[in-house]
Amino acid sequence: MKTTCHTRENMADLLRQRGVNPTHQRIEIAHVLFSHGQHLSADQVLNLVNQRSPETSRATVYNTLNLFLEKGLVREVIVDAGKVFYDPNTIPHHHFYDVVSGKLTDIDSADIAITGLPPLPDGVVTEGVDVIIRVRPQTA
Amino acid sequence: MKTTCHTRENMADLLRQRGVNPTHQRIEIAHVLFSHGQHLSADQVLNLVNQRSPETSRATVYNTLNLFLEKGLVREVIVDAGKVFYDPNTIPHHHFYDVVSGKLTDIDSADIAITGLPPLPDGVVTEGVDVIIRVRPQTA
DNA sequence: CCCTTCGTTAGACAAAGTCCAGGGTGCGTC
DNA sequence: GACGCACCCTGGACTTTGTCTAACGAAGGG
Repeated sequence: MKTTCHTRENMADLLRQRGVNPTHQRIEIAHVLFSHGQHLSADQVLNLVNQRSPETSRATVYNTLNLFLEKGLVREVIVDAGKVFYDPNTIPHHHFYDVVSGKLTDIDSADIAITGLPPLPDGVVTEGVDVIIRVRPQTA
Repeated sequence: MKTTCHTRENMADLLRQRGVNPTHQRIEIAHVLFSHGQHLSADQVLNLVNQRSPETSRATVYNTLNLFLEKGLVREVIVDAGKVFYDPNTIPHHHFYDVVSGKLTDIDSADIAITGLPPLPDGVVTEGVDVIIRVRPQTA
């Protein structure tokens, strides 16, 4: 991810690179995700996309987010029951999750090492490692 | 957890130890959780409890599971959107999660060390660390 | 015996997400 | 230009998971 400027044109290119037909709605959704650079829920994406006039349906938002997921454009971060966030940062990294405020913060995984893991069960391959550190305000 | 035999009497004692009034339904739910010794969803608990005759309501299952959670009798494991499992093993440990079959396997955390973590953000304390290793069958 | 507290229940409700049938739109072919 | 086809979007119905509420019953204390 080298593009610091997330114009709609760049978004279209990005989608094409990943074999996604860059339709108007998909570009808008990608734009919302990447220009915020933050962890958004499907609902937030839906609202943000529809803040500008042209209504995008809920079904399309879900379809598109799943498509992006499949194509490796975004990552899913699951922190709480019924709380899924979509993370435009696809570089492996982990998260702090404030259980009170619901705020999610990235942890760069470059320096992190997990040692002592047992071997994988037979016949499976790793798909990903999620580390979530649940925190809460000290005084609460 | 020393009791290897999860009789209903032991369950009642266990509940009392944690300050939970051991009602019939709560004992049944605890029995299901601990005798299976496995990760169960709320729905599975509901079904298993009602396999025997006396019907227990959905509300009670949810109430009870949340109560157990609060009292530290069980742990919540969140692996997928809308998939919450209740784990009777409250010793800190981590999980393999087979994204295809949905099977959850414990990883003893005794040998595991995570190094290189950045310091916690200001004014927060750790509530827990979840490590989930997502795996999938090799041949898929 | 009344009153209060606690636990349970059924059903209504809410949130998140999926499914489906219908209707564009664009494109290649004739 | 007309047709057929593939793809995409849409609204609405539906499903799943979980919570809320009002009513009821049992236990205990005065």
